[in-house]
Amino acid sequence: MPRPRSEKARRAVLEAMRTALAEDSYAAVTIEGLAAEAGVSKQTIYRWWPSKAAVLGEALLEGELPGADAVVPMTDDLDTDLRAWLTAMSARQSDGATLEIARALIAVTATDAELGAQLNERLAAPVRDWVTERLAAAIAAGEVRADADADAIADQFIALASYAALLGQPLGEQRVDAIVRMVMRGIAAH
Amino acid sequence: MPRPRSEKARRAVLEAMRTALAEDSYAAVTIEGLAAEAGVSKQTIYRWWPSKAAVLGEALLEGELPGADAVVPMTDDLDTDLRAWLTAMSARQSDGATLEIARALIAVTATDAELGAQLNERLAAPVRDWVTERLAAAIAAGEVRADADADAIADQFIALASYAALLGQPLGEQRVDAIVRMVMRGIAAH
Amino acid sequence: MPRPRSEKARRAVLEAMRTALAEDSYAAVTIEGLAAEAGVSKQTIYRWWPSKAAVLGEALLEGELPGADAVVPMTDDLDTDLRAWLTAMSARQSDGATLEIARALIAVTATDAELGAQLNERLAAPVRDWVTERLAAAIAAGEVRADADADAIADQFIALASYAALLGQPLGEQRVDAIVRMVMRGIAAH
Amino acid sequence: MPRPRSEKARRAVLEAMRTALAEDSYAAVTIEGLAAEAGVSKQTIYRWWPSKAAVLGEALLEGELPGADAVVPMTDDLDTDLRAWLTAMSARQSDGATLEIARALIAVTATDAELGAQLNERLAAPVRDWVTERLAAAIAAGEVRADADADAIADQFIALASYAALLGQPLGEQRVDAIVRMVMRGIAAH
DNA sequence: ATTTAATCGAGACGGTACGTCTCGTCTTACT
DNA sequence: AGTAAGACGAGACGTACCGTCTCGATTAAAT
Repeated sequence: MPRPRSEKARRAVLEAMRTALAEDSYAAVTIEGLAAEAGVSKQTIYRWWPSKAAVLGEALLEGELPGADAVVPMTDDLDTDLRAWLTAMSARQSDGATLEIARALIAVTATDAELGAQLNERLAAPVRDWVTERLAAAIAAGEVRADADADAIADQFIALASYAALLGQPLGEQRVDAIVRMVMRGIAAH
Repeated sequence: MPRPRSEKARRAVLEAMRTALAEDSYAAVTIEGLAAEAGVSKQTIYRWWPSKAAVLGEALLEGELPGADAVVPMTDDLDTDLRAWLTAMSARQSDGATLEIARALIAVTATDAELGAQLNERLAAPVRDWVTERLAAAIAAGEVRADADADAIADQFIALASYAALLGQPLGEQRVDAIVRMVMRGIAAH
Repeated sequence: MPRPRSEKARRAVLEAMRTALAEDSYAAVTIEGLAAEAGVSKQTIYRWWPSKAAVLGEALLEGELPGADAVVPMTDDLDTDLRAWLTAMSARQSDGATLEIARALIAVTATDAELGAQLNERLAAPVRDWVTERLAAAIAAGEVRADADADAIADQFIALASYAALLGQPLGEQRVDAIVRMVMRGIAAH
Repeated sequence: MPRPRSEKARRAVLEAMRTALAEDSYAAVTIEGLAAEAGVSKQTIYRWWPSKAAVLGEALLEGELPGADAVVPMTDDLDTDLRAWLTAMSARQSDGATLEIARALIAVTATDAELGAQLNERLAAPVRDWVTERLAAAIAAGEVRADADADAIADQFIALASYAALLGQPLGEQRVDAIVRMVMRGIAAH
């Protein structure tokens, strides 16, 4: 019988978080600011989210995580695919708003390890899956040694992307080249 | 002619920052808390540092950066050395206080990009130099291809260490193995 | 629709101001001290009063102004009444707390002319009214000249009381005698 | 052999106090501000004066007290002289700087009763003397009753002037008329 | 159609920390 | 010894948000 939770308010809060991050650092975002921007009372935020970090978390999961859906279409060339993934990540981080979201993700993880680990897992999982699948195909094709460690490669790529976002310095083309070349040689069959 | 800056107060503040980080997250550290802990007035902190981040920065540069001096002694086996570096980093991050300092470094970088970039550069430079030197020897010995990119390897290692610290999950032995093996194969001569 | 202003908090602040003045000079009273004494947050004070002076003003208007209600009952002898007023004022100022409140009123007026003028007007008005009424009766009775200036007398008395409070030296009996005798002669009919 | 106190510094500080009062309220004047304005170190002020109030006190005694030297030349008409004194006081208080000095005197008295009493006594004494002398002449001339109380009159005038300065509202001509007329009648012989 | 109960906006509340200001003391080099 | 300069410990200033707490108004399902 009670009035159900307002979907409009929920969306407005998440949207306000994204808007705020596009203009300011995560640290500069305040619950009061979000409430005002969303046209919502503070209590409504506190009723549904335990912390600013939680709002960010939901906003990220709802919107696009800055990497999760960067999983690029597979071709039949592993080298091309890996290069494409790193390049796509790098390109995304050239966009101010996306970069700020990525840095917010890092900030929240540095503050709230628990939630951070959870969000990072959500981010990492599809990348790991994608690399695993891609690698299996390459192994089957005899291009890659059977003991290549897909998780190690995926985590390494995510770490590189995360560190680049942290510094605000996207990976350059040459660096991408160097990394991919090294990895490809490192896992090449024979 | 005025009274010179108190070295004692300066050291007390930096020490208070390190102490505070050993007990709490960077976000939980307050200027007022530092002042009280250091037995110093707030104004003395604000007189010499523009922000909490700056205090952390100086405390890090003064104390041990969580990686800079982790540069391990060189043997004549590159594989051993790289493995040793990653293992040493991983071990350090198992210590609560050091881990918290590393996470604080990340938090401050995510907040104050400028200072963060500067601190990270200080951290990265010796690692890059060390890898470069080590790699040159290996190339001279004909063990490694001449076009191996030392900076790419160094940054990749730093990114891995940083990401591990961010998540609070030190690299496992198997992961270190997988990474080093892949890198060694990736740059091996032949 | 929000929660209404807390009357309890308001009263506690005003009471804290009176308490503080009973123990210290107005200059020694601090907003933080009031907040602590009243068990109220600083922000609650700043939300409702623009300055320490304003709190004092409301505390005075709420409590007894150090003179306003000293208006003594009228007898049918003007000389007796005027003497009674001055004596009553003098007596009040022998009480430490009341004297300190009167001096606080002076201090705030010397600092914030606007508010001071307003408070002093509130203090003076009833005295002027009382003197005017009393004088009219005496004039009607033919005891006092028709052109006697009630406001001049009232202001003169208030000035005397204020100056005595400022110096912290209550008027002596002889001085009261001298003043009243001079005034009575100055306005006597014939 | 010790270096003697710098007369130049002393004068600069007192002058800075007067300058500051011409522009701001007494409460807004700070020791640091005086030191900067006077081109003197804070320590020099603290070495020679125990408080801001003391600096004001000396500045007042050194410069013109806002009343002390307002003692006007005597004519042979008491009414004229009393009226001239009140009018002169009123005129002085129309000057912003002088008014502010008078209010500072009040502020300091309200804060530091001891010093205030001392300063006020210095102010009152010459006025009392002047009134006493003037009254004696008038009594000798048979114009005024022998029991007229010179001190009461002097204090009453000072109180009026002080209260007018406090409120920042100089006495009007009519008020001066009314007061003087009442006093003259109150002490007239016969 | 009314009742009922959780939601919503608004914003007051007790707190904590901010970064600034001035206090009165001190330490230094200079005169 | 006196001075200009200014660092120091102390602590109040007025502001910004925190997370909690009323308020009265709204709104849907269960009477």
